[in-house]
Amino acid sequence: MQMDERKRKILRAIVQDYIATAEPIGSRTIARKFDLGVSSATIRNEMADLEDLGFIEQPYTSAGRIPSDAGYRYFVDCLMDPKVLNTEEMEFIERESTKRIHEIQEVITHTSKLLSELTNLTSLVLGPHKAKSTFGKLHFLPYQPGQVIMVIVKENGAVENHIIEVGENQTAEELQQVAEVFNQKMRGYSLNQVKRSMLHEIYSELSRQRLLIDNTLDMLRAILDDSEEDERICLGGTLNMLNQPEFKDLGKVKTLFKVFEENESLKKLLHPHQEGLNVTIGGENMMKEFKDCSVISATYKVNGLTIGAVGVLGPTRMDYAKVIAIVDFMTRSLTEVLTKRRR
Amino acid sequence: MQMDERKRKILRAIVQDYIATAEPIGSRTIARKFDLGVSSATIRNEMADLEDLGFIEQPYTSAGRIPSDAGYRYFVDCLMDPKVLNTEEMEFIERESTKRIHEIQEVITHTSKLLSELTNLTSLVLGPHKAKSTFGKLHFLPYQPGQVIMVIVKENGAVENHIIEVGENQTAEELQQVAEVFNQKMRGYSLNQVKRSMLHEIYSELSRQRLLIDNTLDMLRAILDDSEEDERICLGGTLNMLNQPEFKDLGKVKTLFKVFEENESLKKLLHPHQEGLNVTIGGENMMKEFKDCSVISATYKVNGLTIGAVGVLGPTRMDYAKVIAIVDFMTRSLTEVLTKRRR
DNA sequence: TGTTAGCACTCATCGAGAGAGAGTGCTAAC
DNA sequence: GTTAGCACTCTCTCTCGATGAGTGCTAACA
Repeated sequence: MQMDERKRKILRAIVQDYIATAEPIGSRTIARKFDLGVSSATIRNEMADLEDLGFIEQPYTSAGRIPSDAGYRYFVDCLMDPKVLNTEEMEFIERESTKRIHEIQEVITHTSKLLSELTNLTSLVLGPHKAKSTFGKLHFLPYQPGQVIMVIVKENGAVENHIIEVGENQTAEELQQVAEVFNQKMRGYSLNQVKRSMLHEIYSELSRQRLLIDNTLDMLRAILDDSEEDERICLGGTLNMLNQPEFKDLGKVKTLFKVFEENESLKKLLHPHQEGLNVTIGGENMMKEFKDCSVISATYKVNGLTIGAVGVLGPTRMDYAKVIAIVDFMTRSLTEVLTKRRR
Repeated sequence: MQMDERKRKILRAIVQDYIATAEPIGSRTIARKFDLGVSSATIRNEMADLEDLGFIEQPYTSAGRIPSDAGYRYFVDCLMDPKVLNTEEMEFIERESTKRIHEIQEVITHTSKLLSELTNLTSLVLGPHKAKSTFGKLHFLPYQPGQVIMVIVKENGAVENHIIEVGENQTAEELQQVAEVFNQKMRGYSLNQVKRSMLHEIYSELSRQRLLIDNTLDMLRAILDDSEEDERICLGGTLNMLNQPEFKDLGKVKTLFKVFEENESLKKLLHPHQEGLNVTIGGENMMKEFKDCSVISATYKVNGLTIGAVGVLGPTRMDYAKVIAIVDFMTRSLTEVLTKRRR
């Protein structure tokens, strides 16, 4: 059996109606609502075919039909009219995106909020992974007796500061000297790239500063290691899920929110390593908790380098055209903003 | 009508049973479960009295009774056997508390997690308020052409860094000079205390550095203003609420989580300005969303100064004795850890 | 051969009604 | 003052039938 034009029209009608109403739809209703020029009986026959093809299914005998995962997939790939945001919407997003761009964390949170508000779904934003960040420059600043502020500039431009312990009698000159050696030897390296020989050199050049070096290295290690763990997903609009009729069951809500809470696993949903826009429908998802959900995700870049991803999570029954348009435009806008910012 | 010993016993039985089962309890059940030496009929009479006194109520005619807010209050104030944690529990908390004490934020999050796990309820932790932090010291560090890193040490010891724009041709000496003036004039002041005259002085001493000063002041303002907003409540175990039978209604869950999301208002629940331990029962709470909830909160100190608060939020029907013991011990332990840490 | 009307059948949902169960309040006896 | 007994109330649960949306099949039609 093959898909013909009429089957496609009917499938599109079913998907669109179900997305809008969340109710199973029957042949008579289709005939009434959509002007296909054929009777309900004909539609009925076609629907039986569509069910055989696996594109629609019945929740129970003699209920209407709803799209299956495969049906949504076919819809997204072949039937959907791709939506383009109107200028008003685009301007709104651009205006909002450029609002708070000082702190990278702010950009993340704000993007997340924006996404969830625009889609009425749950947004996921994965911040730039710092994993690849390498050592740039190191400064020491006086703090308190026996303690100094260590300011680390990474090569990607991020700046962090931490307080470390030093000997009470450490002079400013000595600190300066240590910083300089680090800056000379380590620029451009990540900590795990630092070779034994290099450490050896540092130690031998600064034989008397063993304590300071050890503390510094400890802290550097913590900072550059943290990065991986720090790659946290920012969630927005989790409450929107509660408004979806598919989550009027408390049990589902519970499992859903449990996954939200330990958000490490959510990264998997975003395909951060698969460049461009991605649509994952229902069971295509690896996590069984989300077998009734779809994810629209896309990666964003800074200076041509893919560094993070954003996504929208919603019930399988979501307005794919709209959400895809939003996520797509959002990542473009984000890429632009971040690239401009860092120059 | 007066409370006598028998009435007290019966009220205690009602509260304890309801806390354990979440079911209204009737006179016969009390007679059976608790050995009060009187028949159900007698208990029935006493219960009628207790209802007149406002300590218990009926959800509907001929259901069992449940404690009213006043009933819980009387229970907490007069009837409850105060619980003391056993050494095992105390040791567990102390061990956990001293685990992660490097970053203040870590302490907060960890405390919150610990509290919610111990109580199976929702925890609220209010971090040390930075509101009173005043300007301590300022450093400039080279970053990129036209940009410098500004490191601000506040008087409470917190260190922050930000990147600001400067003229391309700004020399290190000039920056140094500006920093010195700021450090001389502003140490110990919060930004809103900075008087016009002081600004005037700064400007006149550094007449040629107007752009740099403006940018610096802008950033300082942002940082010291942020502090108030930054005083965010850390929530833990929000999901535990879903396990409470009183929240099996999705509507309630929705309003509850909505409040959780914009967590600004939650501060009110904690009474951070009222030193010591606090029990707020049901309608005693100012927020109508929490009229069926109770909050056990307590403040913690550093070096004898009250700087934050922790609390546990749960349904009115909670195990007050246990939760009070935990919150109390937790704040003591937190106070100890933080005081030790700062020395 | 594809389309349509008609009809019997299925199944969820809703509301009414009956029965069970828990608990009360009142009365009268102890 | 305490207790036993009893009528009464109210919720909860289960069942049952009616309703209605929708299907699949068959036979007639173009």
